[in-house]
Amino acid sequence: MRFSTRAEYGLRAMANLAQNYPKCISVKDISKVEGISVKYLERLIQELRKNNLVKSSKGKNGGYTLARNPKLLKVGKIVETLEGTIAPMKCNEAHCKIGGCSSRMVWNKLEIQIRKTLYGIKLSELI
Amino acid sequence: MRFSTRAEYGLRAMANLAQNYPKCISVKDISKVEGISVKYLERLIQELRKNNLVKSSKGKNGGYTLARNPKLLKVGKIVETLEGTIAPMKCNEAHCKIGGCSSRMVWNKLEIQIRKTLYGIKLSELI
DNA sequence: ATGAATGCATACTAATTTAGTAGGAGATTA
DNA sequence: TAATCTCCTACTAAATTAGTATGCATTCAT
Repeated sequence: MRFSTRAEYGLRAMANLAQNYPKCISVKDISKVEGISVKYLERLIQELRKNNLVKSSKGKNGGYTLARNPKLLKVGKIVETLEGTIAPMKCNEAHCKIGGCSSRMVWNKLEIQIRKTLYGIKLSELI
Repeated sequence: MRFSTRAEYGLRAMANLAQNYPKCISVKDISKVEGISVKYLERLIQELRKNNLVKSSKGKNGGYTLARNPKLLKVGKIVETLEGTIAPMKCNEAHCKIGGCSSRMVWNKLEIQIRKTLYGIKLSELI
């Protein structure tokens, strides 16, 4: 397996918010529907907020909503935010840097394809 | 990051064998050139052998060589052998099975693209 | 005002996976 | 027969991922 549950949980949460857009939904509600630990999901959504993918409203009856229309949000951006990077391999050895790395071309090609695929899917397509 | 060093080391080792094809090369020699722990690489190559990607010859002056011409070996097969699977996400929760998984489509699309990309590269292209 | 519900922040722990080590039996060649 | 390999299994260390715990700050409804 390659991507962790961070991307999976995050995508599901975002799809949930997309369905309710532009209504405000609490983490508690999302975690109940999606079957994800509240506290864990809370942290993931924080990261999405800090990257301006969702907006929050505090206090009672507070919660989250998408920062913009789900048609304008790309799955690639969500995955990249939660996983940190989208590159399939971190080639940072000296060996690679000096060009002696035969596998580099593979990971480069692959990263381009992964980006193209994930950024080609809108969040709105998940509902 | 998504793929582990297993795929990386394995690919580099295979590229090395491709360069020397059809000569027999020892693990020790490969690990020296590629800067990989002998014992770790040994185990990776064992997996490649059990999947008929390389052939071994035992004893002194023994070593490994590709099971067939590098033009006939696909990078995808090597990666899949070492990483166990090429799927970007393991969706085995009940949640997903009953079709309630909004993210499933993403991982399906992505897996298809990854396969297409990696199986579209021949080992011979790495040298 | 006050209490309940919610976001926000940080630190800690548990579980899993990845990477690497150790030791040795068996095969082959010079 | 000694050196050099593959082959096999078990163990350990390091890193990452997943999840928990605790509590403050903010907001709404009453």
